[in-house]
Amino acid sequence: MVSDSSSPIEFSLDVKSGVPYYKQIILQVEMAIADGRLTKGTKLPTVRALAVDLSINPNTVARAYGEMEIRNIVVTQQGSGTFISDKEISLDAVERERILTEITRSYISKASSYGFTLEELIRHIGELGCEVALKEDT
Amino acid sequence: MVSDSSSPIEFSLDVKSGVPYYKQIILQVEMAIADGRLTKGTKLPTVRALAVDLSINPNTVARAYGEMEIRNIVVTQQGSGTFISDKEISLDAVERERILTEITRSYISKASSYGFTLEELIRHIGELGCEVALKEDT
DNA sequence: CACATTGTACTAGTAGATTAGTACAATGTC
DNA sequence: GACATTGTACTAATCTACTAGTACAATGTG
Repeated sequence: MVSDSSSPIEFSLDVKSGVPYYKQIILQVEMAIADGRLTKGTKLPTVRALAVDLSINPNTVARAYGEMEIRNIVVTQQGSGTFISDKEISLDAVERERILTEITRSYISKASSYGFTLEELIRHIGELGCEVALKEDT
Repeated sequence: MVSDSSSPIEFSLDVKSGVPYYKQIILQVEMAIADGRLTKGTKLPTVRALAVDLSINPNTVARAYGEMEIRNIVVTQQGSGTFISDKEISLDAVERERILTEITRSYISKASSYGFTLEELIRHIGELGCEVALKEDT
């Protein structure tokens, strides 16, 4: 049974970037959600289909999908496929706070090692936030 | 010839943290600078002395010192030792801006993937910033 | 139930990061 | 100049992240 074989979005991999394939997949899904190209309930390509399309191993795609499911970005169901999560991120308040503290502390630590001040950080977040474009990750 | 064997600050390693030893050393120096325990020109423990103190290999300490020298946090001189840098971080304005943009964009990207808002980020930085006590010696 | 389609589990190979072992080079002190 | 003290260079062992190979399990469809 051949359903719609066209992917909801175009995936691509930058081999030379040094960024792991599975992270690149996650990032592209996140960006597509952020700018509206992917909406709630949309079905992602199957593990095998995307693996063939990108010429990588199915497990690598599965890993990307798996991590996104942990973050409640997608929902997976055997036999059906992987879909953009219907519900909003459902982290409870405690877990949410813990994660935010963790990544923020990491950010401040790195920034301070370069000698940046708090004022600079907050100013920059304000400026970059206006772009809303979520481009890179490390 | 035994000079003053007391270290300017106390170093310690968390073996279970998963954070590389050399990074822990760097972080502890950065924190000490941030809260004033280490000041410009202060001599750090010698590579060997700190290695013995922490029961690790001298090269691991050397790597920490080496990375800090690249960031202009410290200055090393063979025969003399390693000292907290006299001069301020000497990144030119352009490079400085580029680095701040890079790490900030990465932070916003990661945070947004968890659904955090800009307001939450800025609020958190304000709160955590007080703990970390960033250096404000502009 | 039969079979295709979907995600998953398990293992192994590869590459890079981290740390240690050992020896060397540069500098300071007398 | 002799010698101790300092950082450094080079190699190897070890560990972990990442990816692939292969086979399996769960679900949907007729």
